[in-house]
Amino acid sequence: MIYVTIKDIAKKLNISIATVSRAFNDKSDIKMDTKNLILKTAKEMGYRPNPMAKKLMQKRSLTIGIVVPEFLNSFFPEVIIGAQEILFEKGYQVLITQSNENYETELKNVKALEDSMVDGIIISQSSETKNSIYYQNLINSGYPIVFFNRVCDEIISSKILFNDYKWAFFATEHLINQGYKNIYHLKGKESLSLTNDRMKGFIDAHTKHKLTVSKAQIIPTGFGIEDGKRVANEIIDSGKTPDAIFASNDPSAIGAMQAFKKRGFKIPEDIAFVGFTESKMGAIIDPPLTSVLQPALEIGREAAKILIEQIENPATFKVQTIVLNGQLNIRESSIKV
Amino acid sequence: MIYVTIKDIAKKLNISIATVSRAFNDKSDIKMDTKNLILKTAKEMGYRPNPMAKKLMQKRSLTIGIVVPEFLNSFFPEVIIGAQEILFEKGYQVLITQSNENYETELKNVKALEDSMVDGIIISQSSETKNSIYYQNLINSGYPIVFFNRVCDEIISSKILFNDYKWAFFATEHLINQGYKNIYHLKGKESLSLTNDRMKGFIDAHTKHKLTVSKAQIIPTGFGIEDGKRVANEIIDSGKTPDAIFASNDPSAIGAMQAFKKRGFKIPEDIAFVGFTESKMGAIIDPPLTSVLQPALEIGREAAKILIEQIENPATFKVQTIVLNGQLNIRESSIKV
DNA sequence: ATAATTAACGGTAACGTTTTCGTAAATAAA
DNA sequence: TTTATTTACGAAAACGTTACCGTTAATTAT
Repeated sequence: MIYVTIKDIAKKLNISIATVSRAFNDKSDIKMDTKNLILKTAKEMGYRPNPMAKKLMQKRSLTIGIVVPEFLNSFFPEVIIGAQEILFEKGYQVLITQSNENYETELKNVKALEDSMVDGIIISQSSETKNSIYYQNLINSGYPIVFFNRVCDEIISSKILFNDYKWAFFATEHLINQGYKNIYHLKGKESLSLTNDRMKGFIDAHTKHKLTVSKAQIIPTGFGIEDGKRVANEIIDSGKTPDAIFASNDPSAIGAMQAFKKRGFKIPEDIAFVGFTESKMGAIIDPPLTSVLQPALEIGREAAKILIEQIENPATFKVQTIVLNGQLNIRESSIKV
Repeated sequence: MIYVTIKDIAKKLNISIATVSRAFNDKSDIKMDTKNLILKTAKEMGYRPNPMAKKLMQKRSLTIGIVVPEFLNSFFPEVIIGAQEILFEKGYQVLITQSNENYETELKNVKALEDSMVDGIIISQSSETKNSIYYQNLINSGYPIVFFNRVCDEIISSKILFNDYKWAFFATEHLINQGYKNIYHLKGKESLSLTNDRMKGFIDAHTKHKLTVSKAQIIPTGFGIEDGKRVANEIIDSGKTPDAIFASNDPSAIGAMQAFKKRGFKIPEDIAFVGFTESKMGAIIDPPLTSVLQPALEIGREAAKILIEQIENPATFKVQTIVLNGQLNIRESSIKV
């Protein structure tokens, strides 16, 4: 492949490369006529600016990195689509990496992104993340990072959050309002703040309605379908089954539903379910699963916007946290018959 | 942020930048001692090679682009994971774009990837793609491209394929073997060769078992859940319902299942279902959906391998087509009771 | 008319690498 | 010993841009 460069254009038009460069960067000190002529001949010659040369000069990669725990469920892909929408518009490229819910992989990804000299990073941490020192150092050294959804409280940085507490509260309250009294909570991975937020919402909804929550009602579970199945079977085996379950996400809720169905329980007659972070699977399972819808696209867009803001105004930029609103999609799995 | 360059290292050690460069590219003409010294001090100084400078010099972006129609279902994300696995290992970065099943967006993405000077492209075409001239030109000009899964027959290029004909044949035969005689096929988008392949498999399985297929049995549907629902309702309204349906993919099968269930049909007693391209949703719906499992990870890996082969041996490389094997996951939705 | 300003462009040095070529010293061959 | 061949390095030219500093010509102000 043979590439046309600004030198070729300059030679052909008998002008300097500086002027050619000016034509493409709408600089002021160039005559309209010459500019048009340059653009026209450039097009004719099939010129395409070399992004690497540009990036080298400007000391910016015009690339941003995204790190997500997984992208097999549709939530993170949606966030990515939202972010790309904004970033492409602003001329940024996007490098997507996934940590596979593994802390070491996550860190490896971040370092690879650093090596690629990305101008900034958007990240949702893996559920295994324990240590935040590396991130804090990075942030302190001025690296633009926006966290979303899965964050550590200790880290001081921009964050796009969902009000997990509030929506867990609403979700639980919905079950209580439906008349369910003995509700279990399938809790997520400890290291994430959203886990505690959702649990706290669960507890406080009980408190508001003058119900007490015993320790046995809150069961550490995890985020996978298999986690839900396992815990559900444990619950059934224990002989003390609740009349409703509020899971910390859809997959664990679905896994639990499947286990209960298999063991002969009717949903929602024998036991009701509410999930979290609306998923396609939840809408399709029988009966359809009540769940909290998170504005995934919006989360991605906001993260991208804030990141760009920080990248382009490093001096004046102030760390900010944005909390987005959701919606409780009530379906058959939690409606008292 | 202040970056350490090879100049800084050279200055500190009182040697030339050429030697420093040699140390990092395991060239032969450098003494072991100096190499080790350079690597050691480089590490101490926190040196990180500037990828843009490297890319500019080598005239390679060390980046490859992936274009997929969507990534909300898990098939394409899995392919991407497989491809990334191989590509990262070889030092390539990956730019992921999605066409949203739109031909214009697809072409826009490809052009954007060209502008980014990606060293090659892995692509699965949108279902709207009609024209292949642009791709053929690109390929003829020597641009390394590997197509997978959704390809146009006319395009001459490397392809990673699934034997859609064969597995559609098997899937249909499975229904026939179960005793279903009046089977409908929900056909995908016309422009894709896999659509015809799957339809042909459907027809030939009938022929083998001395069954005739009338035109009415093959219904142009599309790939979405809504498409499946719509067509299912049309079928029910027509009053002539088949005893089994073979859909061209899982979402359309699931949509149809939901519609039939809603209208009071029992599955598989009243009507059986088989999908295509194994999905999480299919495994979770009630009853679980029989479907053809495509080796998504493997598809991604093979595509990456072939692309790298072409990039790194442009002279000797010969276009190749690889056909991968699948598996029919038989579940309740298609088992005759 | 002269001075001051602006408009429009050219020359050249960056940016941080790799690559090519040249050369002194060290080694091997004669 | 002399000559040929390595070995190990340095100098400088690329790669294709943008950025900076001039300079000339045209315009405006005095």
